[in-house]
Amino acid sequence: MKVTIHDVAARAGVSIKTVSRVMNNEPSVKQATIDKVNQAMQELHYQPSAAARNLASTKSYSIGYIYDNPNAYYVIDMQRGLLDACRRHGYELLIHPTNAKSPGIVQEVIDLVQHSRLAGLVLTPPFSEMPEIAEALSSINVDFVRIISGSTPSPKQTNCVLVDDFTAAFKITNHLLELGHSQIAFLCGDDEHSSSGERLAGFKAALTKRGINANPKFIVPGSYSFESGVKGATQLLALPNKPTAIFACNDEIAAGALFSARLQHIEIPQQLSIVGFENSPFSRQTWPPLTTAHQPNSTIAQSAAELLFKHTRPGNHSQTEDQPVFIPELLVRESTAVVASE
Amino acid sequence: MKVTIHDVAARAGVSIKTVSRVMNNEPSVKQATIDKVNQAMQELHYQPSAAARNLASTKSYSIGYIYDNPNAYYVIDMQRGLLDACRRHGYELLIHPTNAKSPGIVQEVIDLVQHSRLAGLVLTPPFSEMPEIAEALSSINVDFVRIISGSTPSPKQTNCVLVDDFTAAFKITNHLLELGHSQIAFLCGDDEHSSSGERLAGFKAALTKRGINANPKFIVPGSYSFESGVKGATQLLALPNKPTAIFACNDEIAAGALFSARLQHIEIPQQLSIVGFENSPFSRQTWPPLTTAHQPNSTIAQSAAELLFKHTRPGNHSQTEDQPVFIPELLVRESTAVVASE
DNA sequence: TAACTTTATGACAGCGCTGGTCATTTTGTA
DNA sequence: TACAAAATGACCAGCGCTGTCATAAAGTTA
Repeated sequence: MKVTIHDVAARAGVSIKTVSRVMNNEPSVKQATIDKVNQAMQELHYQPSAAARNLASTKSYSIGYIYDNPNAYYVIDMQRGLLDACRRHGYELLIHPTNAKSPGIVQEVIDLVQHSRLAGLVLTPPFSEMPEIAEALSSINVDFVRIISGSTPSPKQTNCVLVDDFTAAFKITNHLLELGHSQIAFLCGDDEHSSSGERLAGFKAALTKRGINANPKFIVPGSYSFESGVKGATQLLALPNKPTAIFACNDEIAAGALFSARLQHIEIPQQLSIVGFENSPFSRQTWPPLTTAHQPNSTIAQSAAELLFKHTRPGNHSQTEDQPVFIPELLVRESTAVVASE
Repeated sequence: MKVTIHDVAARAGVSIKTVSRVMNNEPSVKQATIDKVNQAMQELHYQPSAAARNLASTKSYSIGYIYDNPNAYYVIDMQRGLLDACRRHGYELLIHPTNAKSPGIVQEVIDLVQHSRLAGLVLTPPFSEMPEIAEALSSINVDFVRIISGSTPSPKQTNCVLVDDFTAAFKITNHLLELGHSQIAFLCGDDEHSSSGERLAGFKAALTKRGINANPKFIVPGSYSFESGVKGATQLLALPNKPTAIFACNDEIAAGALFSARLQHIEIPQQLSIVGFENSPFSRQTWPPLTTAHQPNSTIAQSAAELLFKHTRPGNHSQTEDQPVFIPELLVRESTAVVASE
């Protein structure tokens, strides 16, 4: 019923020791043998027992994902990606929702790692942007991978997966520019999230490239929430010279903006184009559906986990700076249109 | 650094087996010995190794949560509740997102349980409403707890946590009735989800009690989505004699209804009252915020986990039918008001 | 108080795997 | 063909705990 290392060994016609060698990428195993073993593992649906491995080995076979993100869709997507990667590599995933702002958070993370003997940690915002967490983890010698907003791999930070918000925002803005818009406003997300800053920078860069000066009144601070979108848009639409397009820093803000516009009987997209960011379910639950940037969160998470395994695994110290960069893709739906000729 | 059962045994002056007995509440241990051991455990900050226990024991110290629910907020809330309960009882939680409609789903669940040696499973809709899953689990003798919609504990189903949608819907409808509404429409969720049926039944019961016949045209089939709400409300508001209030089967539908109403320049709540169900973040991300029923998902999840532990743990076979029932509570916000006098 | 039952405790094997040490076989190379 | 190097296996201990069974302590009865 339950398939163990012995079953695999028997099936592949090798000793359990060799199966173990294959599983752990140990040197001195012929490729042919590796293949045989892998095939046997597949045929038997073998999954090594994490319990036994954790117990027997000095290494650990579980990774942790700590999060504190109000966006449930994001978290679920991340989990799914991590889970997939873990399954493939025979790791366990420990999820740990917590409060990033709690005073004892650093100690809490350390306790978690030590008590659960974690091989490593995957960090998303806000944790990935908290230097004290990174320091604490480094000091106790625990591997971790951070998913952060950024465009250029930095050689000293090899443990990052980058999401290129800058370039994505640049592209979105270009989409708007190509539709003839020049009066484009930007609704910011939370200051603390670097993603908001990156997106704003991409936005500005696109404008600048076309020789357009960003109107300071068109850049509205805010936070990643529906309410913020309502407020920001209301403010913008009260301006004597309104923008013809609004770039909202995420879909929730965009939904809020959409809402505000409709309240004022402004037709979307005929009189005003609105774009979001993230391709969250929100962006489909508005009318019209939002043009947005698709962030492949599940894939990003997988990539982060793989990176972590690579660090953790003894064999694979390939020293090459593999720092994946993901660029969210423009997804044109019905909330954007050619600028209205006045 | 790491304290094991041997350290505790040495400290308490007993054998490791006795320590094990104390940990597992096994009978035949003198109270004096129990105290000694407990004290030693405390002094040493002893934490048993889940890995070793899982490996050595026929019982397991992990439970699983399988889900396939498009509502990420629901899933996250559930996870949090389960996690809390697990932490308190020294269990691990294994999360397993999957596709309920996949043809091999039963086998997949069985594989999961057998391979990960789970002590039990927590099932939420749709899994909790799939008889084939329950049968398969029973046949391989695995404990599980189902969270289902229902109001009356049934003596033959001891492994259920009930969410009393009927009563909650009854109360919501009463709220509307007390505001003077009599022309109330109902937007259904998916047929397959029993929650939709239960809520509709509660709705009808409340009307009947007031001597009101539910207008068949006011009961609109649909699904748990924004789009469905838009469609249903649009249809209702085109009727010659419109309803003065709409009971949407969940917040998403309600948000859709709200949206549709606003498109038609109908003032909420002055001209039309709308209620949702669930108290999801959606209900706060509309304007006006929705009157809804609050479902304490985290608490429900905890309760389900506790029930599972009770079943699993050898000592506690209290045979009493402890079948928790949760009644979502009415949460009045700004989307409902006294019926307009015509 | 002996004989016996019940209760409390310990000795020991083993869960599935890793890590080490050697011995042995297979392969590649001079 | 001889020899070094690479590939594999056999075997053992042990990770921290539980299950089984044997044994010791305590309680009961006549």
